[in-house]
Amino acid sequence: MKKTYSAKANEIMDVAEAHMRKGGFDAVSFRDLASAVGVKSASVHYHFPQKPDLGQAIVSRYRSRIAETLGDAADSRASIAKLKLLFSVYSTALNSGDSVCLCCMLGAESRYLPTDVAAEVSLFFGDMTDWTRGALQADLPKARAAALAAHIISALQGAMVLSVALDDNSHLTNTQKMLLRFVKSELES
Amino acid sequence: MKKTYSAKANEIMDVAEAHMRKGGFDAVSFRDLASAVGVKSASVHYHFPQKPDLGQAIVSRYRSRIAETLGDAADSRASIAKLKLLFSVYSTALNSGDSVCLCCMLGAESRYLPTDVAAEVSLFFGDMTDWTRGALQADLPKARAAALAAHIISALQGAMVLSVALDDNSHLTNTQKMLLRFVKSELES
DNA sequence: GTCTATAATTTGATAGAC
DNA sequence: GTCTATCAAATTATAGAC
Repeated sequence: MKKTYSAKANEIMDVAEAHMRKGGFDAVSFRDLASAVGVKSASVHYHFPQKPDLGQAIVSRYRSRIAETLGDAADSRASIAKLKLLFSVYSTALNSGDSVCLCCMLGAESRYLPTDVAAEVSLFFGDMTDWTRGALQADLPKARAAALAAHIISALQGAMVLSVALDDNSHLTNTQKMLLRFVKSELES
Repeated sequence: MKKTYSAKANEIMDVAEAHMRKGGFDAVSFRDLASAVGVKSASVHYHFPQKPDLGQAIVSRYRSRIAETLGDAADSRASIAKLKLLFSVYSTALNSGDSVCLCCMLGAESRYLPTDVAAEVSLFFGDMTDWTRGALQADLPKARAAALAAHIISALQGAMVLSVALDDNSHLTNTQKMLLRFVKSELES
């Protein structure tokens, strides 16, 4: 199921992903990508015939990468440890990319996105809420875990927006602290 | 301080704002705006010489409108009542616009925005966190109110992203429920 | 305030040679 | 896989008439 790409294709996706996170889907152009990786725009079209192909590939790869980092939500680790792993994924993304989550950017402009790309973004959020629900499910009723999971993902995404917009990453750490506090109190009740 | 605009200028801003919320800054073009309000693109340039002028005007007007709706955070209403008023602003925005908050969209692409526009977006988030802090300050230590306020705004923004990306507005209501629960527990402690 | 006309640039995409 | 060359369309913006 996990598609593989040539070295050059991956290189193109790297540049495109970084750019898309900062400016959205329309912010990347075939010409800019081409010159960034040292080829001509026609060559980029060879790897990704249409722009939606490129967009979908990037989001799909993004999903796989994060799924790999998170691992199985149903394993034996403690709920709080899993939550902290989730937090670290977001912190790393923000600190290393100086921009919001790829799917936060694309999710916001979902309405004007090619349908395949929007669908893949939707899958991403499904991944994240599912994983988080799985991480909490050992300690909470199923419905409660699901509601809490969706809230956690929402809050993390929003905190990245404020961090970028205000150029102050402490907004992400602040929200993580608040969420941890809230989750702990929920687990006790 | 609050700038006023001609009827036509406001009409242009209405269309541009709706469009920008769904697709970002680059998603609006002078030609599209022009035809939507029944003039030619040169006329749009008459009202807003450069595109950043238009962007800044829209965000500034957005800020005033919300400030007016929220009113004074330091008045005599109860903290929880104020919080619910804040929630209703977000619910209305999502339900009536079928898109994220204007400044969520623009905040995410902050890095690639004209500086005046990015600055105005930054002011918006300042407005929101300040107001919310003010609403909580009667019942909480100042530092605690500030941290909680920033978290609330973050979570609401993120919940709008999930609502749009998953085409399911219950994500916003869910997060509002969670926040209310959390705030109440904080007020009691 | 609005128009016509136009300049200068950028965009996604394709045909066909190597 | 990459190139040259090119197209059709869209973009921001301006000059100048009415």
